[in-house]
Amino acid sequence: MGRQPCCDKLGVKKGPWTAEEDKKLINFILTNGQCCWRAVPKLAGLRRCGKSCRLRWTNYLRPDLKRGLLNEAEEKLVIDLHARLGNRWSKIASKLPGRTDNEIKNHWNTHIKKKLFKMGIDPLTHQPLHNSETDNQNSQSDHQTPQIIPESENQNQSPGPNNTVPLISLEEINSYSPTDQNSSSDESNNLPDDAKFYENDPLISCLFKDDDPPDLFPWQFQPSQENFDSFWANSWDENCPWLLDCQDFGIHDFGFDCFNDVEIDNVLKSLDVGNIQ
DNA sequence: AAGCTTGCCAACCGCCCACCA
DNA sequence: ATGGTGGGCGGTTGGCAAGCT
Repeated sequence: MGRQPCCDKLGVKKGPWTAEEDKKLINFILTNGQCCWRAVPKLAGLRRCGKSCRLRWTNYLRPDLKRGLLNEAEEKLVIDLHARLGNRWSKIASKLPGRTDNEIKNHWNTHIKKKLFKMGIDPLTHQPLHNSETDNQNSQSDHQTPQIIPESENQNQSPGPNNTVPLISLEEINSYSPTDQNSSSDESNNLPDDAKFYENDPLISCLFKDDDPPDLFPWQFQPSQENFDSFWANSWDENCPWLLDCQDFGIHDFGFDCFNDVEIDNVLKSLDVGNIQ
């Protein structure tokens, strides 16, 4: 039996969201929080599918989203993570605060892919294009040259002398030593197999442990006043008096956790909403 | 100026998985 | 154990804008 559609197709609007719809959705989320997306359209007075509401919120309306193109550091990180994780965009996005999986996926397809091609790197394998072609022709060969294979294509394969060697970053491609994976620690024994596999890599291991990224990350998400101002300014032509409604409930419940009190105060001041709490 | 092509990205679609009764 | 449901994910599409001829 097929799965039921997430909503009644009849009478459900599709296509670009209007400012009015955005306003309704944000107002609802800020008032009620994120709950039962299927019920959201009805309760918010929207003729939209619940799924559509969720996507609109997570990909566009969330106040903690960054705007604009990925910067160089973010791009580099995406490439590095993609080399290890493959097309697991949500996992990649989870390590880039303020970025969505959709945004990263789009950026990958429109910008990074081309860049890598120009650099002579196969975006699928992260190997030099020439080598990739050769590998495709000789896929049965059991060479032991370090390969960068998206993890999604490498699932259920445990590392070992008779198997594929671990995924590595572009930077590490020349210095990789398969023997590195043999070391272990007490902590690593509690990790899933995949995590143990990557235990020597602080970046990848933090993904498995759901930790915050280590300090080696070049970026630290500190939303600037400018970014946050532009979010509100670009979302609607006018200031948003309805935002006042949100002062009566926990602002930290609605995705503002990344801002400290001073920053929130600054934002509200910039919106001429001075007397908040 | 008009028509065509290309690039970008918001939004949709369908599948998958976790959770719950 | 099973089936229904909600939410998440990745792939794809469609519309718009900019650039080109």
